[in-house]
Amino acid sequence: MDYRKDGHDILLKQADFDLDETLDCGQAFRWEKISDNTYKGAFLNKGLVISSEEEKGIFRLHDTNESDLLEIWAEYFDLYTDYGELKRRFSEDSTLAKACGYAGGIRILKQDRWEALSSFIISQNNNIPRIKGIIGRLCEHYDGYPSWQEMKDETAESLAYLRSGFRAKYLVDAVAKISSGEIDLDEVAKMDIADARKTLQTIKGVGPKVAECTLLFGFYRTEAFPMDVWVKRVMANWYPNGLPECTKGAEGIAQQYLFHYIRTSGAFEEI
DNA sequence: GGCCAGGCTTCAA
DNA sequence: TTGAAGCATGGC
Repeated sequence: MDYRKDGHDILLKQADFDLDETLDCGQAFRWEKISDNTYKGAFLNKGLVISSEEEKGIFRLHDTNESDLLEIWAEYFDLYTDYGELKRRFSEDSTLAKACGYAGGIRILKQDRWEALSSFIISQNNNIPRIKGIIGRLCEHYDGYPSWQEMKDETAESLAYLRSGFRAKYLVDAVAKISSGEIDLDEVAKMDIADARKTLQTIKGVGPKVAECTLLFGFYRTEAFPMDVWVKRVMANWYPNGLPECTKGAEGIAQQYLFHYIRTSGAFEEI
């Protein structure tokens, strides 16, 4: 970790990190771009404003301190993982080499379990701008992202202001199963991946895709591989025989490069 | 204005 | 086990 204090801020030197590519690539939904090079967001309701400086690879974490950097943000931004090494591994494969070259500053955000689960329940059959709108209304209502405990008394009707459609009843079911103890997210964290998948999918509105996203972004299970419409296109066009060996154990991270590549680079239109 | 969205449930066969 | 309709809402 290469950093220094600068007044109330911390200046961080970090390779393989781009704010747009990481904070606005559909893995988290409440980072707001407040200026050309600055985002405002939160993890577990600890807020952060982060900017990229003129000098490449330098980031300013506003109004924070060393212990929050090391204990919270370095974890959240997955700074203890060497993405350069990961990209070298992935680049044995020619398509992944292009994807990593296209947006090499993507990192996985190690998010809160409940926030990831509930956010991706909301995400289903939905587009990213509207997902952000729904989650924005939820956070505004609760003055921060609500815990499942805070949502215990919610019903589909009481959540109508979210305008989340049929997904509201799924959120209610997730809260019910967790607050009754039927599902314990701490236990899910300890399960092997197959049991974790099966357990999460007992929640109404949680199928394969939402379960994979929850495991990848909420539990940092990097072998989880979410397949949405875009990644299905990736697989159909580039990997009809399955993912290459070089992704083993980190399929979810590879998926994030591929997802961003096919969705925003124009590569899909060329197929 | 119609198509589609980081899908899932339900119900048929 | 697989296939297809239905789902709420709004972005583009």
